[in-house]
Amino acid sequence: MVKLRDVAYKAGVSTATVSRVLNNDTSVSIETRKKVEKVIHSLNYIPSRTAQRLRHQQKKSNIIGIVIPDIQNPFYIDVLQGIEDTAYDNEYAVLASNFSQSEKREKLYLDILKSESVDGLIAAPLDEHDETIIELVKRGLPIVCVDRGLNDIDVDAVVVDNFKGAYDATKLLIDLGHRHIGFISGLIRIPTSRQRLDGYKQALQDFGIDYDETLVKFSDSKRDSGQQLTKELLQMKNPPTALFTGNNLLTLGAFESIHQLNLNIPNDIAIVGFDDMYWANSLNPPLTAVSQPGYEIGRRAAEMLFQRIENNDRPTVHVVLKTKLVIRRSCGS
Amino acid sequence: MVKLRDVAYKAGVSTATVSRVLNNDTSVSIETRKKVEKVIHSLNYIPSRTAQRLRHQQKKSNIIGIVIPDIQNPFYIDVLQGIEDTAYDNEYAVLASNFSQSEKREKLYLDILKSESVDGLIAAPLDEHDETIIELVKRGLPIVCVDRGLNDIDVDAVVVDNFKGAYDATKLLIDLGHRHIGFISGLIRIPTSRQRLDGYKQALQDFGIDYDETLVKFSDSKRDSGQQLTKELLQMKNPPTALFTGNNLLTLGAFESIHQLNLNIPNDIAIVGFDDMYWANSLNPPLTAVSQPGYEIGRRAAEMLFQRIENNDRPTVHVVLKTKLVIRRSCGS
DNA sequence: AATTATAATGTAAACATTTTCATACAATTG
DNA sequence: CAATTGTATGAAAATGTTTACATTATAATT
Repeated sequence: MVKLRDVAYKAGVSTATVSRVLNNDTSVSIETRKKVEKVIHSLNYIPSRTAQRLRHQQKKSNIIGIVIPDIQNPFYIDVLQGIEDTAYDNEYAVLASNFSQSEKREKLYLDILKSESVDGLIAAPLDEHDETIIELVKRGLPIVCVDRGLNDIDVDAVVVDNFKGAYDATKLLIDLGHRHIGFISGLIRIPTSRQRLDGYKQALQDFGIDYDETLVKFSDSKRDSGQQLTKELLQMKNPPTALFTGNNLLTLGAFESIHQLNLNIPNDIAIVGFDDMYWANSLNPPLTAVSQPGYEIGRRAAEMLFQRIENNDRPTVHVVLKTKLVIRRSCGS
Repeated sequence: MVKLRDVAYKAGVSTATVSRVLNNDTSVSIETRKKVEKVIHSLNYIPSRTAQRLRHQQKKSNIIGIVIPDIQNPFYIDVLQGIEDTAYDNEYAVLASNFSQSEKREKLYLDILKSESVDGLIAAPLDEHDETIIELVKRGLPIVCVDRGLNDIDVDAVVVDNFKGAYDATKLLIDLGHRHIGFISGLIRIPTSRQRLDGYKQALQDFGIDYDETLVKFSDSKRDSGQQLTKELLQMKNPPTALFTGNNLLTLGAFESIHQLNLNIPNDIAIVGFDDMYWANSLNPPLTAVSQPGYEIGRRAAEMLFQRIENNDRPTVHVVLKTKLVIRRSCGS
């Protein structure tokens, strides 16, 4: 690695002068400046940001870290895109990491992120008690939570009204005449999964339908289990006439399963899924879905993070965004 | 800011000892360790990452940078997942950045990555002459190209046989009796787009079909233009009976368009798309696609990068992986 | 008792910059 | 001509760690 000293040596000046050239200090003669710049170029020299940061210690790195549960999930892609666009507008780069819902992987990443001196972090905590993230908040690292908040500590968060979203979806199916509605839940450890389950239950209750626990399946939020559990539901002696899936991967798994069994959506089984996708229209049939504003979540979170980086003392903010029920053919209209 | 020296002073030991406690060095007596830990706690001391990094300059940062054209494209997600899993196995973290096919954004990211001492880089160059990346290769940064290589310099690359993939797809449609086959190309600046176009042309020629340039549309690789251009093709006086789309976003756009026009796939128009997607089975109808091994591309690229980080002098390697034609209903079988 | 090995700690030099202060020289002033 | 001012540069200190090497104290061996 070529360093400032090398440049100074080759240019026959002191390190101070090179530094002055780099920082556009006025008190360098034009000839010296030109000479130094030439050497900088010829050696392909790039200043070390680490050393710069150490020297005057509060120079920003202009990097923010993102810790995302699952990059295969289009919803998080939207969030990421929102963050990324906003970051770009603010001259930040994004250190994104996908920890595939794995606690160990999350730890590794956060360890590395810690030592990378990111200016801030946008994270979806594993659950409301995620210790690794709580520790980082305590240390004073600017953090904004997305999708899920933290219980034991005051922290910025951008979330969605999952309860309402699930309630609306279930109510739609009830309004369409269904009384036997299956639900495939995501990882129950995750707060959003619980809120969606609660919304489902509440809707049933409000319309006088008894909660039937055989109709509710708990998954690891992944597509394969969506497929498996849908199959199990459909092969019951008294299968549900409608299905509400807890996230988009589960929805895709359910579609797969239903097509394999040669059943018709919505005639044999109606479907509403949590999470819309931009190609939902091209599915067979087009999917009725609870749409989360993923891009908006990302954008808001990034904005809040940049504010907090500027001023870490401002009071914490919780933003709750609304979901929207997008009705297409899979629910039978 | 309380620093290591403060801790040392208050605990009555040297800075070296404090550092040893911090880094779990064995050669510290239990009493000293306890004493120091107590002081660390009482002072709420946090080591400066910047200083640590400066000190460790010559060590690896255990971060690799990824520069990806488009995070909305499921193919790149697969590549990224392959990279990420492999990186995790090798205790690396991934600094991913999506530059949305924008040259300016690519520059910003590479600037930041350069000065942030990543150990290596996996990049999909903008085109074969991508200067920013060539410069980095020249500087000696370990780099592996994915999806597209570089012309003017010797560099590791993992690519796919795009020509063969496109040829196979076109041949399939010809074998099914089509003579009037439309093609929507991705950004023609990108080498893969040109190779796919060439494969398409070659197949036509081999089967004695004249190349009709009105049937070929050039796009910016995005979904919206897939939709727009499909519409244009279908509204010709003599529209194609089959369509070959140059990437998955274009395919989804085409589906959207065809459904809007209330046409039937494959009866009104047969479709084969470049790029498979894991939910291709749930599309209406299930998509016939040229499947690229995205995950494998990522895995191989990461492995090659780690090798190169270990030994930057090994000869460069070009890996060309095969595509696979996955036949489903959209081509009419 | 003298030597040697072992364990615990300390000293000081790196790491790559920026910046304060000092210096050398030229130009201006009284 | 001496004194002052201004301009361009350099020497060296400082930023907060880690670590190679040196030192001391203690235990084990001869």
